[in-house]
Amino acid sequence: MGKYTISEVAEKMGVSAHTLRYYDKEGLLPFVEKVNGRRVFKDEDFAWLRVLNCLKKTGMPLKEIRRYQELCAKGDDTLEERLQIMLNQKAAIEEKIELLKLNMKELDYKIWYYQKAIEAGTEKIHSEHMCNPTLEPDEIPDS
Amino acid sequence: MGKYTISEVAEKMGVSAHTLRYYDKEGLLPFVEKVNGRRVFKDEDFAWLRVLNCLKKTGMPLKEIRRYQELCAKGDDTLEERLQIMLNQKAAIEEKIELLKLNMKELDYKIWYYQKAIEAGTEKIHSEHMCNPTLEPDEIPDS
DNA sequence: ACTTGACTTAGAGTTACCTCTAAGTTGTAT
DNA sequence: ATACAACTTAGAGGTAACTCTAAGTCAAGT
Repeated sequence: MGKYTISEVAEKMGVSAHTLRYYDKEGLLPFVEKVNGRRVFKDEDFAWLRVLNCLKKTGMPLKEIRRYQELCAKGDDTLEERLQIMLNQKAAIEEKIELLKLNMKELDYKIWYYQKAIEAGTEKIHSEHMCNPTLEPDEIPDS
Repeated sequence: MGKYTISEVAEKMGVSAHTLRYYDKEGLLPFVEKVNGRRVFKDEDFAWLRVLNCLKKTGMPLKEIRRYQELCAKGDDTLEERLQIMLNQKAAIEEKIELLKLNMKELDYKIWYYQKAIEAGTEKIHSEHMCNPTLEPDEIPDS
């Protein structure tokens, strides 16, 4: 069973050692042992680090992650509560994805808008009175 | 052509008036006129507010949104640059969605894990030596 | 023995994005 | 005329999540 220093873990998880110490201070890594004052990470700790990463990446605040960690530590009595947290998080992700897809549409419109404008050499092509391509610049009404 | 106070706009856009003033201070709303020192929003301002919202919702920092706004103000010379910003943002969103979907899988596993554990009444069902369902509690090796 | 480099701590600083406060002004309703 | 709500400003305060600093400890290599 391997042992790892903080910076080995940091590299593996793609965060800084500073950040891991910060997580530890915030109570997110209560299982980490210390030898001569130094943190020693074990193979089985990576499972939790992966969960931590997953919750963080999906936007859960560190405080809630800590609360989840505390529930895990309490054992079987908290199974339902933990399931609920995961179900909520899944719902939150689904909502996020929907929102991103919706905003993507707006972006796609903008991309089309700029592509057309670049073709025409000017953004004015999109203003109301320019929609008629037969209209020459000097024929465009002032307002 | 309608005119709107800051709090009308705030409600319509789902942000606080405080926040709109902050955006103005940060240079994100350079077009807003003032009458007697008070901001007056016009119908056409909502188009930009929608774009602002879209970029913000998809994670663009306010500074970059401001930069984009400045490019818009400069006119046709910046069309290519603005197209590029939109293309980059689209790519960023796509990456975000992929990442969320990936993390969703981890979450789905956890949901399954807790559902099984709740069925069994204990999380121990998932530990290695419990994978054999014919094994009775008193037959489980100690370590 | 000494240097090197990774580790430790408490705590200060940073960035992004608000969020609020205080003191004052203005427009509208009664 | 007066009250009242909504607006204004500059600037302070807040929160999340780092990020860094200073001063020190420890273990391994030469």
